[in-house]
Amino acid sequence: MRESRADRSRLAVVRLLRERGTMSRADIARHVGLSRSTVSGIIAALVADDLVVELEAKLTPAGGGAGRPGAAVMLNPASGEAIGVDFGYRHVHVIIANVAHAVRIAKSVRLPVGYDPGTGFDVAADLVRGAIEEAGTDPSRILGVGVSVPGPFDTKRGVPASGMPSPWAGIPVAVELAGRLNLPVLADGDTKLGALAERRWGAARGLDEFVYMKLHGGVGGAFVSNGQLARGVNGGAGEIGHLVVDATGPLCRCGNRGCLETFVGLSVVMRALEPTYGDRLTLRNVITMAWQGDRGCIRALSDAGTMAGRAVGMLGNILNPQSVIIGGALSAAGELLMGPLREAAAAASLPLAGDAMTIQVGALGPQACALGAVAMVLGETDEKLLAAMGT
Amino acid sequence: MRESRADRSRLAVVRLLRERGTMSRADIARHVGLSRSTVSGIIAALVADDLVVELEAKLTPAGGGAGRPGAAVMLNPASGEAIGVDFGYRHVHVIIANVAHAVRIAKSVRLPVGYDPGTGFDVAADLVRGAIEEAGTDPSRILGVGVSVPGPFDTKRGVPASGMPSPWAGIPVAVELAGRLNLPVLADGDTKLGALAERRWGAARGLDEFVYMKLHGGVGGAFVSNGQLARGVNGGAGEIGHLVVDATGPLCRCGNRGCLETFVGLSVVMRALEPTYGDRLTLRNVITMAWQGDRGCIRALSDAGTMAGRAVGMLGNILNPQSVIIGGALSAAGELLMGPLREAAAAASLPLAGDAMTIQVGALGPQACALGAVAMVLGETDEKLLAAMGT
DNA sequence: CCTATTTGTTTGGTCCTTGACTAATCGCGG
DNA sequence: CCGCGATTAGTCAAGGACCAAACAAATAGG
Repeated sequence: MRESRADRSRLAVVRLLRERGTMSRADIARHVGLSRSTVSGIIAALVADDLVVELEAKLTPAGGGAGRPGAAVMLNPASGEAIGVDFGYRHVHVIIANVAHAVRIAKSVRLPVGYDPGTGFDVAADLVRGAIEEAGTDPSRILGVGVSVPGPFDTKRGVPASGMPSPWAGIPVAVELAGRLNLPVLADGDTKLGALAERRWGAARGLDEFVYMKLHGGVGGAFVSNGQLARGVNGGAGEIGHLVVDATGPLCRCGNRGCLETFVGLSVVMRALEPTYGDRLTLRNVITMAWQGDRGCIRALSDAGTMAGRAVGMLGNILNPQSVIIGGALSAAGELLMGPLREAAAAASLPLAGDAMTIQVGALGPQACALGAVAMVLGETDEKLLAAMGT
Repeated sequence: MRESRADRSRLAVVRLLRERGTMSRADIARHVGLSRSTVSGIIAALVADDLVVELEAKLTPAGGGAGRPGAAVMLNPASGEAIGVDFGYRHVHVIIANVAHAVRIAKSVRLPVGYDPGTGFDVAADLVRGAIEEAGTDPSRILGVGVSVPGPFDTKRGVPASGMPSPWAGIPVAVELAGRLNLPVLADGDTKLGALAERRWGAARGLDEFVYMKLHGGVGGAFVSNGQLARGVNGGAGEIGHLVVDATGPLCRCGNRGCLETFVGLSVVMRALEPTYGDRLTLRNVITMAWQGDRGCIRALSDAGTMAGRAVGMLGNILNPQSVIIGGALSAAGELLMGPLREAAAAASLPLAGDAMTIQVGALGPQACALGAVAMVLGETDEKLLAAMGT
């Protein structure tokens, strides 16, 4: 079971195929730095073990113009599946996807705001079991379960970070769920996973320099630099909710004034509208009313966008990303939010950074974090696929 | 001249030896992922070509306690040298160091503030020629010249970034100097190189998550995440001078209010003291007077520290680094600056980030950027060393 | 002194590359 | 339309790079 050079090569090929879908052998060779002949041999072995399938389709050669077309190969979708669980603001989302990154099942259950993690685990476990049954998946083919937890995540200790009041702080999420499901479980923060998902499936596909900003209950974020997700020393990298956008602004639960989170985020927007619109308001209502021309709702969303935009501008100056992706529930407001956001960001960023940066809504909507959890599992379990080889 | 597998392996070994100085063969094997036997063979070849020397010294084995001690090997210092040029606020610094990262010559010439880049190139070229002569170095053994340019650097186009008024903007620095010296020249921004130097020689040695902040004429910075220097898409990553620390603050040349640069930096500090102390003041004077108890000078430094500290706190929240290194001329003020800086940073950062972060003065002083330029050259020219092999 | 541990070297065999060859397509001119 | 060169994909054989395993050398700790 010691990993030989051949094992590492196979692993590199599998990983590449998972990340990029279908490729030709020559393409793979270029990307992993092996020769075409070696890759041919590896692919032949993987095909023999049903881990890889060769498609009818032909791929245009690399030179663009002339040349023999390559035969498309991809991971056999039947060789494994991964489950993503997203503990959201007031939902639990569950997704099953195969190694080809195709979503097979997506389920969701609504919970009361501020629900207890314990009940969350129970609900999630039921949901996962139901989804497995519905998908008809053999449990032995499930590579693992990924969990998305709201708020920052202490990567070193493997639990949601404490220090900020949160019902999740310090709870060993992976252990709890693994116990209920008897499956391997991985966990990480929602924003990191959202960024991962947007990079693999969504608006940041293939980007090596981008920022993901989640405008949800609170405000969080993550960023990819040099093609790698930044975690920082504690997993706190990218947590931008407490960037100060107005030093004279309202007090924040963190003890400072004018944090981004005191201006943006679902709870702030709703609370601003409550006096005039009552407390039966939902975000969906606010957005439709805004589109119908309601000045108050328009203003609430545009104010949030402006403040978020200032933060985006600052982040742009610091990180100089190619793109900023806005996710989370608030991003459903579309241009009502994004217009002011873009404007404020342009004003707050230097030309060097601002001109190079596009700002757009995430492409995955509410599924982002669950998809990211799946991507995390798939990213960590390529070895498992290979372990089943060479019987 | 195509790079074979063997070439790549040799390169990996040389690179590792350069970055880490002296190591045992077993150590090298662990770090580059080759077997001990292969490394032995590579080292033997390198020794035969005088690129590597074996020392008398023995290194304690990895396990700590028992075991045969390893034989220390290192790059042959005589196998190559690199030159670093730092175009500073009002100096040009030149350094020559060998592949073992040992500084052999350091020279410096003072120029008027805001000097013209053209004269800067002329002065630097003379200085470099003088240093080469003084060192008695055979020009064929010079691997290259690294240049540190003030302000952000557009990595993609290879010139100092425009957009901000600066005499350096858009000037093809490397080409200019290469023409005058007839040597290969590389260039990058001062802050990136300062960070590189502190990582290799200074206060951030070996750290994979840290921020470098240069408090000099203006304010700049850089950061390393996941062990890699962040550049962003245009090379603007880390440029923190225009982080907004007080939205109601004074107008900045960038068009915003309250940028860090309007509060911190040599010119701001000096201008604040000018009305009472006259315009003959130097930073050195201010610092000595402050140490002697002069309230005005103390306050000017502490104000700068406080504002810088707020920015450090915000950066800490966003990047969650292990360490923040303060460089640049102002850092010579020591605790007069750092005390208030640390205090403000602690207040502005979340516990998750703040508790994990140490803040300290850079260890390299005014040589930092020139050393970084040397490190850049050495980091890019390992291939050249090997090219001379196998005659 | 003896055991446990780690380094550096040797050796047979595995993995991978190089270089050649065939296969498949494009673009061109006829 | 066809044939032809140019270009790229995939495969095969020969040789080189690398590894695993075993061994000798050198130390620490009993």
